[in-house]
Amino acid sequence: MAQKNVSELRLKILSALSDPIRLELLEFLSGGERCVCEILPAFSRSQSTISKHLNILFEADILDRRIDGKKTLYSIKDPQVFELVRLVDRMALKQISQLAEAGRILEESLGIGR
Amino acid sequence: MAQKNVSELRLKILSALSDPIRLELLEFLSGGERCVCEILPAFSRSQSTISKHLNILFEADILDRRIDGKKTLYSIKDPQVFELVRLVDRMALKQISQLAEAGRILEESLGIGR
DNA sequence: TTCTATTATCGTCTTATGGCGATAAGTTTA
DNA sequence: TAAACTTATCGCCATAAGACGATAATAGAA
Repeated sequence: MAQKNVSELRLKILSALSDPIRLELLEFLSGGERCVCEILPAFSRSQSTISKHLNILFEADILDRRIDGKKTLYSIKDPQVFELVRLVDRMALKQISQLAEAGRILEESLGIGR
Repeated sequence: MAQKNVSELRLKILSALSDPIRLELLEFLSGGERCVCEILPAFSRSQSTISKHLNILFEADILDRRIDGKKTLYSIKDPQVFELVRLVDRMALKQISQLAEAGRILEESLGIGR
């Protein structure tokens, strides 16, 4: 409805993922479908805050949502999101190892004895 | 220095990518190393704005930077970033086709003659 | 129906982000 | 050295985003 082209959706997905709490929510839901009442105690944020974050992930089509009685159940809609996160992690790890390598070389150039 | 663990770097990378101009900058630089003076005319933003965006991508270790005379040349440091963007695009396309499919079914249920 | 449980939404506040013009800093040219 | 170029940074403003408590909405229990 609101969004149409790939660029907008792409941006919406990436924006949804650029928040630490929402990344944690994904990890939490990797264990399977959970109701909000199960999610809440795992996060040190207010109910309204968590609800909003869940909705952002839902709007980005990353999460699915269904209502069962008085509970709302959230689950991963597109598991490809984990490939994405893993790919980002690989990039991050590469950066860390490069830093470590640079440190090793610097150390060496300063002499092994310190 | 400032950042240490994977979570922080991961977030920094994703945040860097959650902006339309920065995504365009990546596409632009996919053609190879470019100086800021070449980048500027391709974007309808002020020089200070572009400079800031380039720096955000640099800080996220996505871009490389080198100075040559009075010019600063930017280039893609980690080409894996394109795999990432392509993966997001695939997710976005999936969403679009699902929407189209839903529309088709709805149309059908309303009768072909309209 | 009334009470409780669960979750979404509203209003508000604070902070972060993006945008710009002006200025600074560094480099080459004159 | 002065002038011109190129790019980064600063200060400021407007808007977006995140957080929270309060309230609304809905479903099941009493």
